[in-house]
Amino acid sequence: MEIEDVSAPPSLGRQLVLSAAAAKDIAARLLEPHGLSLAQWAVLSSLWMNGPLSIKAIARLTGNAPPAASRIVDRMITGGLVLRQEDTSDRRAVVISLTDTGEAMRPLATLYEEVNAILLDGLDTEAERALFATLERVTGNARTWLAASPPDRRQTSR
Amino acid sequence: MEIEDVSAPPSLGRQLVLSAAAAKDIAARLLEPHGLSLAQWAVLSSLWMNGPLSIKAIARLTGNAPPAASRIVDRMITGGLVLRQEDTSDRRAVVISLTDTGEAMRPLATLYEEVNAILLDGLDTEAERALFATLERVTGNARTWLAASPPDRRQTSR
DNA sequence: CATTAATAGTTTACACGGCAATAGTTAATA
DNA sequence: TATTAACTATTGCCGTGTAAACTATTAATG
Repeated sequence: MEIEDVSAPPSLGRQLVLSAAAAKDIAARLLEPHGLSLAQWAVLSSLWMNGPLSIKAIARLTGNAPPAASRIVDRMITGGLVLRQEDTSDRRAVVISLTDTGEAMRPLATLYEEVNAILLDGLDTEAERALFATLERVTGNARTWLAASPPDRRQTSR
Repeated sequence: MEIEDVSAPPSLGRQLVLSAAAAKDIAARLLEPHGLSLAQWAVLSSLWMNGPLSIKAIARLTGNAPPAASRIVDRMITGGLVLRQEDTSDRRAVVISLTDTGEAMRPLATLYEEVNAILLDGLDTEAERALFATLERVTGNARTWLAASPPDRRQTSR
């Protein structure tokens, strides 16, 4: 997506969204030959690092809400990457585990290192460190503010 | 969306996606009382700053592909925010312009400044400057790499 | 122990992103 | 000028995200 900033505001949010989109594009490009989407890779990554997981755990680790995780897992079952089994100790829950096909893709677990290298090309160690630290600060600021300004539930008084 | 990094890789891409999501969440929270989505705000912002625009121009300014822009505009027409008219000089094109309702929301044009202030809280001027510069470098790196590694079109030979 | 509350997962409805294909119009060219 | 190419916008199909409603199960409480 080419974007010429003819008349758009100098917004940090915009810059963050552009940078994040660029990172996603790189990951998607690297995953394309393997027939994986980034969302699917994130689920596989969670399973590679943690073993079999519930939908709730997958949702938490991938940063999605449970409905999204549930559907992504659906497609991965269709694609033969994972299995869905009952949790014998809690019949509400399910256990998602890797198939041999999903396990065989484990070498892709270090994908993020390739993406890092591409994004950070030409930056010195100090700039890298500062970038991570500042991004964490920014994310923390956002979370603090969001927690202090709860969504308008249309019941200010009651 | 709460995310606990129990066992997830230290990925810049991940951190960028989290930061961008946090910025989007803040903007969405601020827009909620006005019944606007962030995508709709971006279209309005383009129109506030540039006057009536074609779909192609809106797509370029908001960073979307034309089909997405076209559908967002559809919803905004339904919502009474903008109008779609024929372009008399080029009958392929359309001209999207603000209704009075859309124009009346112009005070929201500086929304990004509020978001900036929240995200950058506690950061000194130098850290801010470094953040913007580094993010631009990162985005540039990504674009360079993407241009040099064209998508697999499944026709290496022919 | 019976009722109530909380939890796990899914389904539905919707917003929003991509690409591919299409119709209609304009520009380029043989 | 007739044909071909390029361009604008839209539609279709799909993947992904949210919130809300729902089912089934488990935990908490009277």
